[in-house]
Amino acid sequence: MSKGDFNRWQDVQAEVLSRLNNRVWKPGELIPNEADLATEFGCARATVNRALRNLAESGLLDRRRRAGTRVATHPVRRATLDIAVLRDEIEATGAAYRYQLIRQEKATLPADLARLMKTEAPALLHVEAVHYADDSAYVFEDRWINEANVPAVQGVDFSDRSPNQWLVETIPFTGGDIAFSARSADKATAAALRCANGTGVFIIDRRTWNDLGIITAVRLSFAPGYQVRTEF
Amino acid sequence: MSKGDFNRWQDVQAEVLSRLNNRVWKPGELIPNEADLATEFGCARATVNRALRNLAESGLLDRRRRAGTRVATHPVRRATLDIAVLRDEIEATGAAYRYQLIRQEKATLPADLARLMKTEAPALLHVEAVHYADDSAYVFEDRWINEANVPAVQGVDFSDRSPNQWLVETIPFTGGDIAFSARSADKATAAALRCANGTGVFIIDRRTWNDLGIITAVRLSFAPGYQVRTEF
DNA sequence: AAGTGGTCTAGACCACGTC
DNA sequence: ACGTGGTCTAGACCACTTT
Repeated sequence: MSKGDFNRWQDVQAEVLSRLNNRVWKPGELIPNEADLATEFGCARATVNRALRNLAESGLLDRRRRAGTRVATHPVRRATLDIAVLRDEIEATGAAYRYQLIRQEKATLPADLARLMKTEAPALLHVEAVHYADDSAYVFEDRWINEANVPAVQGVDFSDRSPNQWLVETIPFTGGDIAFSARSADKATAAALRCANGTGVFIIDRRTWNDLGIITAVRLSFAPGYQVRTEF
Repeated sequence: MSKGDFNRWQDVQAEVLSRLNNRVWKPGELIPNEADLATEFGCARATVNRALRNLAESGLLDRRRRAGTRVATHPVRRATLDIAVLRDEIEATGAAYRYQLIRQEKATLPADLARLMKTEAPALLHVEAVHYADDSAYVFEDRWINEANVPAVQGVDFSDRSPNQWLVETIPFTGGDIAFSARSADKATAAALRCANGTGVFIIDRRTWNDLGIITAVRLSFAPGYQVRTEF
């Protein structure tokens, strides 16, 4: 083996990254195939594969069978977010967690939620609650649960347990989606968060589903100052 | 090979996922080691490794050498976000992209940015600009560029090119961080976005660095209605 | 038809952290 | 000390897509 050999996939990744940064391989260009790179780097093709696959998952390379591997034209970086349970998130800051139910009722479907729940005339459970961190309001939770897909929810009382916690512990889910946005607090939200009417609040809209379909849709309105952070 | 063999890592992952959902392996529990699972599934250990590693990256498993693989106690789901260039993001919606510079000036360091830039008395370039989608304001950009680490920026005119685009095309970066939040629009932001004073606006604060240190810090204030979406 | 990445295998050695 | 996951290798076959 020559001096220049790379035996770990991290080394290969670092070398490739360096060539991308130094524009040795320019955006849109085809880079050599795995076999050739393996020869050049003095390692197995699987090692090159691991490195290139990793970079492709980060959004820096574009790989297609037969067409080869290209440098991504638009430098889209991919960041990962950790979606934690509220209780854990609050306790991780060192604050005490407290939960208070505002309202729990069977309800008819608000028109604007019909699309979200993707169902015609479902049996819905509507829950409003507030989560506190050290007695200051942290987030206002406005949740809809689809009883058709979660029959076990009937009769459950959410005075002591948050629906979030109950669902996570009880109902397996296969996927979901999340949307982040901002809104001016309406009267109910402002009251729950004890902030001025119209204050800009951070919103997380989240849907969760399993094989049967949508399980629940929730809007979380966070008290002013809340941030979601991540690195890339 | 028996009927129950799994020959693709996706099959192994699906089977493990099913056991997690059905609580065959409960949160906090140790699951069998890779070699045993490979025997059970009738495949190579590398195949099991690939499946388990993937699940660990999703946050469902916790793997440690010697200690083995455990089911994650807190069901933290991990979602990935695509961080695109503004121009691409706007044009992807079908709208025409337009950019307008408001202000470009050398500046002293505002106190609250001192921490962010992690530097004492840097030469800073301050740029304010608005990005439009079909002539409606999309985002207000408030950017600080560290001339110490980006000497090439001196003399560059950002009337026609956004600093974002120039930086991406010119200065390689190795990493960065992002924070999402919400604020009530101040006077300057409201004017730039042509919305009412105090409207809740979505904020992205972003820092970017390379080997030398921080390159740039930017606050993007998005017009009302903006959403960041992702699945998990 | 042919070339590329995607994946599997069987065996091996190693790094690490717990015991 | 030792068992676990982390990784590499060399070869093989396959899936896909472009030519």
